[in-house]
Amino acid sequence: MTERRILVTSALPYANGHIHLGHLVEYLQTDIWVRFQKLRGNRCVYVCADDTHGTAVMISARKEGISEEELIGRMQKAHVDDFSGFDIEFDNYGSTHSPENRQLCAEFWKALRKAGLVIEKDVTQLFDPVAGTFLADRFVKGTCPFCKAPEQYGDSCDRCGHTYSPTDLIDPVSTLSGATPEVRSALHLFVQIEQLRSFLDQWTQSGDHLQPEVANYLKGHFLGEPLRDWDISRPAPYFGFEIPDSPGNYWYVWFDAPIGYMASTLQWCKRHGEQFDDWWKSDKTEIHHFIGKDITYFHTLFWPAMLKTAGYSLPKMVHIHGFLTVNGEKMSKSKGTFVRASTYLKRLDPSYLRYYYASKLTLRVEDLDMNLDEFVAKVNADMVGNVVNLASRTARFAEETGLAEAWPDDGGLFEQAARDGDAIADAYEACDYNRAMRLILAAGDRANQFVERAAPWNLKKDPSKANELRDACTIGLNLFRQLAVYLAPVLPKLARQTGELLNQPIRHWDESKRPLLGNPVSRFEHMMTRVRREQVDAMIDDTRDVAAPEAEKPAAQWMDGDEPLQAEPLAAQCTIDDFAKVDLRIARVVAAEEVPEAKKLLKLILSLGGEHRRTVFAGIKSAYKPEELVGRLVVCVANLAPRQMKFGMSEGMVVASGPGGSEIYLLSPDEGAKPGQRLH
RNA sequence: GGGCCCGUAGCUCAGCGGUUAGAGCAGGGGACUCAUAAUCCCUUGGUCGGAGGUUCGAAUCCUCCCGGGCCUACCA
Repeated sequence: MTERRILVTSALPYANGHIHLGHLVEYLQTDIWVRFQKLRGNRCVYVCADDTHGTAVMISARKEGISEEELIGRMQKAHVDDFSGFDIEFDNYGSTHSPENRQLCAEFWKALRKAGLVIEKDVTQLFDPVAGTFLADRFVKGTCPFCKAPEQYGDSCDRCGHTYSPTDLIDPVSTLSGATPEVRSALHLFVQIEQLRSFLDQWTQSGDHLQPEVANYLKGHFLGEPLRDWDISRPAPYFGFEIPDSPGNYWYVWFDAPIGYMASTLQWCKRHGEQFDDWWKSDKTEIHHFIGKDITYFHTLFWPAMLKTAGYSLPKMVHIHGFLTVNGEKMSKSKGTFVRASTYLKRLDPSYLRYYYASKLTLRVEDLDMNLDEFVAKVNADMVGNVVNLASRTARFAEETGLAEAWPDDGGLFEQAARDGDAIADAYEACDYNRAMRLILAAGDRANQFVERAAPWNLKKDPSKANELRDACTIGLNLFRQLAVYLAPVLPKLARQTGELLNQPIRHWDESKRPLLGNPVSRFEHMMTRVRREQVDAMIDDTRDVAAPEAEKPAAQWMDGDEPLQAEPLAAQCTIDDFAKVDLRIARVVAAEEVPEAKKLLKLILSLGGEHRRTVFAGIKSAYKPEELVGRLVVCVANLAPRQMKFGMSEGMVVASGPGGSEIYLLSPDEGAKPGQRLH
């Protein structure tokens, strides 16, 4: 096989937060692929970096009263420690805040200008006069101009779903300072990627650069209409690189982040005396990006457009994975499932997670569920019970004699497993690790059956069967070693231990093809201990503690976290008169029915007492069934302007709390309240 | 409303046009006792979401429907 030259990247983790189990899906998926390529004898370089720029980092640094550089330096160290704790091995780990990145950004910029893709437009945005900065949509909150729901972000209302501009918000407030923002306009620079549409059509829809569902997604969503101009500048103050020919403006973080892949490569080249262009401007190099589905659009439209314009190689493949869920739900801080990498490492062996993720990863873009019971069961059954047990039950019978000099008759077992290697390699290559693991475990089953039949523990009892005993162990240990080779990308530690056990390091995939003969066998030591459910529970408990540090003493006994408040900071102060404008009334639900065509809505008939009825459409379908509502009391905003909806006129709203989905909680009055009573 | 993905044994999934539909885990019975309560053998369990169609033949292809998820959308 001719040696391939492969450059691999994982998405750059943002410097504003710690690595958690969700991130690790990607870094482990990538690391396994890279280790596989290296084991196959390919030239493979794995680069990554911290993504450091943007408003969020700037704000965090301000809050802590330190410089951005200090903040990102500290975080980079934490990231690097977390990665190495999980045996994730980069050839270079850089930062987007590096001279190399600045230099490459300038080069890309020049190319975009030269290609006539850059235009200028005025953008009107809200500006925080106290913080002295323009406000991204999510840094502004206010009342929805359509439904009057308070506390809505600047881009859309999560109550009525309307989208709008932050400047349309009623009584907007900056979440940074609490100040009332001003409307200001500033010049922004845009890239007209529509000019590259024929190229993007062709690149995304042919050549197998993307998983089919991703190509379809792009075709249906973005490529189905004119591509919008991409706003790639931000006015000062902004933590990033100032645009050389546009003083006071900075490149938007998503401009310099992917270029960070190249900057990291450049650093690696400098250290190893390599030519940068051999990696980014050569047909002989395959570039593979691994990313999560949330950033598909940057990597499959903007990034190829930028590379094309600047004359660099396009990715051979963008591998996209789904998100991590835990026990079937989104990771949650309050449930303790938002586990940081460092918290995991305090309680559990990284090998467990490496294997577990590998066993769950397919080439699809679907979410990966980490079921904690399954995690324990799978690791114990597959790794300890099946694979490692093979060595454990044969090695100690071979310590004295070592391996036989000639390969005994094994009924074709070794040969079969050697042939399986091709299918396993294909599965790794395609990122179908689930398939690879199943094939490996099937080989493990066959090997265990062999040991069972050969029964070295019986042969041991009869001195005249010493040769048979040695042959049986030679076969058993070689079958085990094949598994260790196949698992080496996933479990580098196991490969290392196997090398020590049999006094022959595992360096190449093809070592699975030839049995090891005549080697001494070292004293057997446990290679992987069983996971206990208590360890997992302890990790979850640790996470809860981190997420909800003890608040004030009086409140501590209730264990309430402050996530909801964090998620939705307090609104600007208002007066009693402001409050009085809103007429809240007790109402009884006298009828409730589904609106079949609506995804979120239930149609409610509310009674305010007597003949006073209101029809209200409430976005609570995901949390309540009509029948459980009829008869109960709710709180209704009674003087809300009626609103024409697709399904009819809505004459008020019922109040509820919660983030949405199944977590919506209607308010009820205490016993004795009567419909029509006003809330004061 | 539009797009995409998924719906196969209690659970997690494989099979994606061709012998009586498979694996692991869980359940039941037995064996072994070398091994980290590991291993091995036997076994229970499925109208392959539903209905049509194409075909000599469909879990596998097509259409429609139902259910779940994700994305998208000015349906308080």
